[in-house]
Amino acid sequence: MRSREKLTHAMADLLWEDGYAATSPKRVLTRAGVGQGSMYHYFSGKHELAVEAIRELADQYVENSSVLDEDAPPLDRISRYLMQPRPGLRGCKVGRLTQDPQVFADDEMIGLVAGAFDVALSKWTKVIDEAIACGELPAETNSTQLAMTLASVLQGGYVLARAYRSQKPMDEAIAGAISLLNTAKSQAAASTE
Amino acid sequence: MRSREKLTHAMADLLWEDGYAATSPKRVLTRAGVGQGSMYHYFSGKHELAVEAIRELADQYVENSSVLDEDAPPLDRISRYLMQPRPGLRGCKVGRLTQDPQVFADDEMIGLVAGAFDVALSKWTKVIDEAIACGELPAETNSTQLAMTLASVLQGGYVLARAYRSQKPMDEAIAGAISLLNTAKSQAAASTE
DNA sequence: GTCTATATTTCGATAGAC
DNA sequence: GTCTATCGAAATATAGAC
Repeated sequence: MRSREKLTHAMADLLWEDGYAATSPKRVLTRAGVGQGSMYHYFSGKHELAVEAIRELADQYVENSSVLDEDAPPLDRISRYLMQPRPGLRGCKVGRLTQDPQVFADDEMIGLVAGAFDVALSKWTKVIDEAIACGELPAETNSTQLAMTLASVLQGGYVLARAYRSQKPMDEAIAGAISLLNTAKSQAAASTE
Repeated sequence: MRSREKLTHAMADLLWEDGYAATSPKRVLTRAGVGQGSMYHYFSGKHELAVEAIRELADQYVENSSVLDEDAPPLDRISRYLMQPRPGLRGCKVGRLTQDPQVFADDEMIGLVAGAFDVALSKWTKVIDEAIACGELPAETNSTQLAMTLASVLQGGYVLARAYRSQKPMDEAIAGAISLLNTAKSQAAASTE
């Protein structure tokens, strides 16, 4: 691996774990296993390196949402995506960054985060619209709102998991959301009879 | 106001805004308008001051959940609590702290956060159980799970609001959750007919 | 390209005057 | 109790050798 890549990977890791403020250039260098000169050769400083690292995290996040595009009944895809294994205690690679004060204050960095959510939310909206079209969800369903709700359950699940230092609250939150969706499903089925 | 209080208020403010790592004792002193000696007179250092400040934030959070205890139909209380005005861009006073690496790593600080959520979640569970008892929600509803789900929608709403630097995604997420609850309500009504 | 040495500033804490 | 002066360590960045 090239020094440049080692640096962005190390920075991405540390951003996810420790946040921007607590991640010093020195720690990045140590973890990457390169000298100080390499970093200032490729990047103008901590900020530029962080931007590159966030780009990497955002790309990974988008890749993970591909389940929503698969070829299966819409509600199945939704459940499957909701139930994907998630590291509740570490937090969402992208969502965590929104709560990082330095990231939030920086137009470029928060822009990358918003861009990642944009991609995922448009997939959510699409699959919900498909569920409505094939009668798996009530016709009155507002797909934009429901997409936000489901994305929020995941993001909020991470918050509760970290508060309790346990995966369980997050799993329960997700199970509760799936129950609500199933209730909506039977409602939709009843109204088409 | 006493110096001690000025210090804890300033620290609470800065913790909420900028997080633990980025909040230096000097900034706290400046904002509180006291000298350096005062801080080390009352507190052993930054950590002890932060613990005291988090205690303050946790108390404020718990106070805000009192709507759930009021005297009104359970689902009304739930909707009202969900629709309470919230500063999406600033984030939740308590939830934000779970994503702060230094807070998360500290037993005492994260314990205070978990304690605040405990109080709120038990209120959520109670009001949901009451809704089930009076037929406003289906009998099969798992109140623990639904409590986690609703708390997650709020916490996740803050995440989306900050990602987009807009209150709107949070409001939509909450509206979507209320729609799901209303669907469940009509389901419950139908099954008792 | 990659390294080490070093400069400058800020951090967190202590000392000691009043 | 509250203040200012100051310390030692770490953060961020630059200089310059190889």
